[in-house]
Formats: sequence, structure tokens, C-alpha cells
Amino acid sequence: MSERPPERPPEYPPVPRGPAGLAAELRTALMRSTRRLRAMKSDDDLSDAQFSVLALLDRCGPRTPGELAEAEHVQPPSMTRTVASLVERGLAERGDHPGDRRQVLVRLTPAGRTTVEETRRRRDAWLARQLAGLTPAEREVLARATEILRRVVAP
Amino acid sequence: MSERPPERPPEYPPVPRGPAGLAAELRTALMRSTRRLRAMKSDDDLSDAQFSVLALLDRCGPRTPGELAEAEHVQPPSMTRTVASLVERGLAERGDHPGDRRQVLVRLTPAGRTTVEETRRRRDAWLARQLAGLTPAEREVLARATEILRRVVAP
DNA sequence: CAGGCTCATTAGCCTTGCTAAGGATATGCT
DNA sequence: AGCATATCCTTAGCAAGGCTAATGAGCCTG
Repeated sequence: MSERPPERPPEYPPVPRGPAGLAAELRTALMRSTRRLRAMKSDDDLSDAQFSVLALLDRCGPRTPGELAEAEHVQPPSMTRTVASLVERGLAERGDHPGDRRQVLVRLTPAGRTTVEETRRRRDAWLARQLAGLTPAEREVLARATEILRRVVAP
Repeated sequence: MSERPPERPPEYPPVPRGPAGLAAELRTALMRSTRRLRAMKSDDDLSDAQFSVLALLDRCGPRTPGELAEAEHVQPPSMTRTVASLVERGLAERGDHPGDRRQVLVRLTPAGRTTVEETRRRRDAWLARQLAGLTPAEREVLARATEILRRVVAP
């Protein structure tokens, strides 16, 4: 087996074009990119879970905790906690659900809306810098890949 | 502001081609894809952190905890714990470092090698099925995007 | 050979996932 | 109507996996 391997890991293999091989390389690239993006957040930032819910509320409007849990692929108690942390910070608020008093409608506060926009800008800054170093043709490939990914992993 | 919004969220906007706009849409697509992939793991599977280290050891050969921590963008104590869990499961083992007895070399066991290959196959299966439904041209776009992402987020 | 540095580990905290269980409200059946 | 069941959110308690601070072993420099 490999004893002490070379200092620099081997060059990347070419990306296969068939579904199985492509899946392996694409998955790795997606995971690593996401990890890298995640690492760019500052310490006093919102957590991932918090920001994700905030962004969802911003994009889709008021939602019940159950809907949020389903959208985030999380169990309801986890969402209860995330929502509670947002409410504590004054970024969201719970309100009555019209017509079903078991349910609750979570909505952004004005502060929440501001925060989501600021955070988004900040988180995108690093990636935007990297993309600025690419050629227009390369950005075109990424833009088209984005569209394909949206469909492939559509909820 | 938006009161009870439409049931179906609005159609996705077109993906901008400039760095800033592209960054926003690309980041979202990456995050969501990764979340979706992550959700595909079965319950008795390795955790993300565990699998990631196992895969790294498989790809790059024996490494010290410190090197692993750096590669995973994690603090050393976190890696100590992850490595410990892999050792407990019999998937990795600690061995002496030649020439520096403070350090430790973590390496895969044969069981670890088998596990990483199986897990990889299983995790890729879902994505491969989705990709099989695309046209060759679309897969070509994803393959080229993979190559670009590798460079963009390179460690 | 003494002091300081590096590496791994331990201890202890926090967040965020989970399941199980509980309370309030809605719904459906008789 | 009245009671059983279902649905929805929440509470309680556990586990995983981040983090920092502190510890101990081994290396190295002056």
C-alpha cells in the first residue's frame, strides 16, 4: 500500500462524461465548494440553519414552522428551535394563523429583512471575487450549470 | 408586504452572467444541491465528517491529525474526535510517525477501504440516476463546471 | 541542558440534529 | 352534540460534532 505519499496530492483526473463517473466527481466538487463557502462566514454571523430559514422567509413569505421544517428537510422540533433563535434576535416573529389556531405563521421583521440582505451580500463577496477571475466563457458554463442543478436537485 | 403568498414559489429568475449576480445564484444552487445529496445518506451511514476523513485518507494516504484538521478546515480537537470514532469502528488506525514521536499517522484499515468504496457507490447512486435523465450536452456542461469549480475553490 | 515551541489530546461548552411525549386545536364518526 | 382520532407546535432529553483552554509528551535552539 501507499507508504508516506507525495506532499502534493496527485493532479485531478479528468471528469468523466457518463452519469456514474460524473456523479462521483460532481458530488465531490459540490461538497468541497460548499464547505469552502461555508468557511467564509464570519464568526458573529448567523448560523447556517438560521440564515437558511431567514432566506426562505424572505424568498417565499410567511410560513408555518411545519412548512419550514419540510422545506429544510428537518424535523419539526429542530425548526421550533431555529425559529425561536430568530425570534430572540428580533429577526422574525410568530403570528396567528388565519383559520387554524394550532398553527403559527412565522414572518420576517424589518430587521430580519435587512439582515438577510446584508448577510447575502457578505457571503457572496468571496465567491464573486473568485468568479471575477474567470473568463466570460467559464462564467457562462457555471451559469448554465446553475440552471441545470436547479432542475436536477429541485425539491 | 407579501401576505399569504402563492402556494408555488415563483419561477427561478435567469442566472446572471456577471460575477456578483452569478455568485448569488451559484452559491444558492451549490448549497441546495449539497443539502440534497447529504439528505440521501441512510441513517446507519457514516456521518459527513467521518466519511470525509475516510475519503481523504483513501485518496491521499496516511496523514497526521494535524494535516487532516487543516484539510478539513477544522480545529485539531475536532479531528481528534473524528479520528477516534473511526478507530473505534475499526475503519482507521493510528500508527507511529517516523522521525517525530509527537505526531501520529492515521491510516485506513482494510475495512476502512472497503467501507469508503461502498459508501461512495451508494452516495453516488442517487445523483447518477438524476444525471442519467439529462442530455449528453447538459452532462457536458456539468463536467466542465466541475473542472472550473475545482480550480475556483482549490484549497 | 533549559526554556520555549509544536503536536495531539482531554475537558468542558454550545449549537443543532434527533426521538418521545404532551397540550391545544381541528375533524370526523356515531 | 360528544367523543375519538389526527394534526400541529412545543418541551424535554440525548448525541454528534463544532469550538476554546489547558495539559503532557517530544523536539529544538541558545
